[in-house]
Amino acid sequence: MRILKKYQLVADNIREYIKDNELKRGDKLPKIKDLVDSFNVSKATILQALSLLAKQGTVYKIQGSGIFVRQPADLHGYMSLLTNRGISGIVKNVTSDVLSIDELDEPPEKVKKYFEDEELACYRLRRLRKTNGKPFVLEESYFLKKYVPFLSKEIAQGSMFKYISEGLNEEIRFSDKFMWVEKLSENEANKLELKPGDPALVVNDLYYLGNGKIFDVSFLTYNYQNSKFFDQSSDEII
Amino acid sequence: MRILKKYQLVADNIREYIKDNELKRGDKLPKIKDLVDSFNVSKATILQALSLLAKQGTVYKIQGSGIFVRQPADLHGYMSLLTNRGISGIVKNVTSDVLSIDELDEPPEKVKKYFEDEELACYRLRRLRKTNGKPFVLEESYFLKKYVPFLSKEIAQGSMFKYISEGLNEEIRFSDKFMWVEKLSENEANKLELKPGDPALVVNDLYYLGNGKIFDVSFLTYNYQNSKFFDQSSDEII
DNA sequence: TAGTGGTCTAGACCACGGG
DNA sequence: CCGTGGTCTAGACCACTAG
Repeated sequence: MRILKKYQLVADNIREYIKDNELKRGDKLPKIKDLVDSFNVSKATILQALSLLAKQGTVYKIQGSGIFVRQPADLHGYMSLLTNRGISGIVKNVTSDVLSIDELDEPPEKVKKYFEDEELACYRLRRLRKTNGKPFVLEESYFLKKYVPFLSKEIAQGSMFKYISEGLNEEIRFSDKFMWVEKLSENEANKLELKPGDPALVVNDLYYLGNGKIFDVSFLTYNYQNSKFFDQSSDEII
Repeated sequence: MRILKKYQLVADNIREYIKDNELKRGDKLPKIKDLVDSFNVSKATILQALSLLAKQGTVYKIQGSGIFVRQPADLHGYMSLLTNRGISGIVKNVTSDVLSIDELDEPPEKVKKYFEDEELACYRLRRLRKTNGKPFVLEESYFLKKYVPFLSKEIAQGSMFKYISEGLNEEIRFSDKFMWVEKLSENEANKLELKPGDPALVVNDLYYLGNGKIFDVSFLTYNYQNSKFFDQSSDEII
């Protein structure tokens, strides 16, 4: 278990404070000076904690006025595009049908171009993920063997993110997402229990490790009937 | 013209440095100590600049190792979900057909629920936006008159974001986005020059001002044939 | 014009990566 | 072990909001 930094502890405590006092969007938090005094830390540490909370969409600050709760609007049923924790943390009762696990000497071009000049041997994992028994995403993932040296059907039935971070002790640091909308092929439609030509959101994810290398390229084809997404932008962005 | 903070200047300079030296993804930047010396600022200022660049997906840091370029992958034709600057800054040759401008005493329920207990009088603006003459998004926007007191066809033909930030001198601070995929209605399909039942990505945007209030609720229906999106997550997110 | 957040400094010490 | 980034402090001064 990693030990938390002071500013992470402060951030957690502020989150608790919001929950305990049932603060809603627009409600005011104590001023920085008070936070400094009550947590017995320096102003910079409080600012770091608040900055973290702002990035996560929890609070916003108005200079000269105060710090306010940025209540996430009603997010029921929406999947966050912000988090890098996979789907399991957001959607309930996720199960996975493992369609295939293949070992490839090198991935197809659409994936290879991202791995650059690495050792290219990889796993290809195809899954159909369901929530409450209803298929909601068809998944095709490529994992570099260099970083994911072992993969089995049993592992793939669970959360790959948990496996990677806990089982392999690799840290997923950030991701690039490319998204577009297309019509389902017959094969895809069958798996998702939809009709060919029905709409689908396709998300092409590139996942980066702590060393800055891409280790996982995935293509997710979502069932349009039970997939909604949200994205909270914070300020200071460009 | 707003004067830039020191850390913003440093961030701009580092961005320049990357460009001038043609640094690619994975290339190393000078170490913090060197940046401190060459910019003649304190370490905290450098960190603030780097943190800004990290949020924007430009660099990433590895403790104990260095600071590296996080080259945005090939983003040609992709629209960022990160920025709050509207579409004009990303897509080229944007023109807008203004379909209608209506003044409403109060917006429909799907919008009203976000405005809460404000003065509800608002403009409803419907536009068809085109790039190089090809329709790519159908837009329905609601602006609270309290913050956007005047709107004309001439204004609506240009960038609403420019009008709001420059003409009205209001600052757009952050946004919530809700996204889903659906089939086009006949009316929508006609406007987008597609067929009824064709796929569409719908984005419901809530835009917040510097005072934390929602002033604009928009529904954007994208033409699936010429709309691709990307989203770069930075680390430290949840 | 008082109050609150924002920027910036100088420096101490910690924690991780890689030879 | 050395070099690098990460955390944290104490305090000065700036900039914006709101009554």
